[in-house]
Amino acid sequence: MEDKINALIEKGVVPTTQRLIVFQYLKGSKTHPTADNIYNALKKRHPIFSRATVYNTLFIFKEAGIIQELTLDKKEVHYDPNPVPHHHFYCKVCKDILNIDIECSVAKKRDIHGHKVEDVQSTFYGVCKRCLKNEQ
Amino acid sequence: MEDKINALIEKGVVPTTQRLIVFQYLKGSKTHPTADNIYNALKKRHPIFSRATVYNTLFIFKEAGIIQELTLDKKEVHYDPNPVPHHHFYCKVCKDILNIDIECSVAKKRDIHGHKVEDVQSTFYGVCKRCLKNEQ
DNA sequence: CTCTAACATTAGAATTATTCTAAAACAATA
DNA sequence: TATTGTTTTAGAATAATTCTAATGTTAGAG
Repeated sequence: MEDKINALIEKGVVPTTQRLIVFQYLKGSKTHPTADNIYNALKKRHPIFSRATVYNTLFIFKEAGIIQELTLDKKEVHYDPNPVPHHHFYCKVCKDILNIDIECSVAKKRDIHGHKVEDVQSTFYGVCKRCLKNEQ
Repeated sequence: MEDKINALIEKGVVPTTQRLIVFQYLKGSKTHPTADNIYNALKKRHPIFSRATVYNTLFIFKEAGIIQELTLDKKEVHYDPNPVPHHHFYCKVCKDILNIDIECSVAKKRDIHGHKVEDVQSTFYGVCKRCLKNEQ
């Protein structure tokens, strides 16, 4: 727990109880949850937990560079516990979001035609391997 | 007008009056309008025009490959009159969406780690050239 | 330790982009 | 012209997110 508190402090985030719970949940997650996913998961264990706090916390974490916001789904925002930009694959069938590890020099640029790049999002949309197999 | 009608027919879209109006608006646009932008622009000239029709039409056009849906803004969906995937730059300051013409082999892939790719969206977020200049 | 000011959390209301609904209008064809 | 399927419409419904104002918590100064 001590290490989590320090992780938040190092990023300039006041380590409140709620923020630590959200932080722990995110870092233990291998998926790309939505605010609602997080709210519902935490609500079970901690009945007094507000939606607004989840949204506020995610905003704070994103600003601090602790997590990454993914706007690849037009319905809702997803969050990636890994703040380092990387490619994603969004399956239209099962709605799963997969991390794609691929070398890409374009995505590393910090300057494009004179515009200052701060973030990058690269998403492939289609049908994932597993759903392709099930379709047959 | 005849050529626009044919363009829709060729893509398998029934060329109704409303669809032609939306098509004309989009193809004459150099920006990346939202459904609401389109609705408001058309409403002025054609008072009897429903929001639902704009949404339906954009959906039909997207499915037909006439336009491209951009989910790069968490607030609302933008539409690109150009259906060919290309990179975009989203300015956090002026909220402008710019087309980025850059060679990228990764974005051309139709198969990633066994997943079937149908669409790609690559977006850079930051501050555009113009806003950088104004900031000084 | 205690006070205080700044900050964080809460429940629920408000907002707003998008989708749904059911009726009316229209198009195409026989 | 009648029929059938498709499209459009206005407005209601939905749902993700943000706002609000009251309450609770934190951390640093004294």
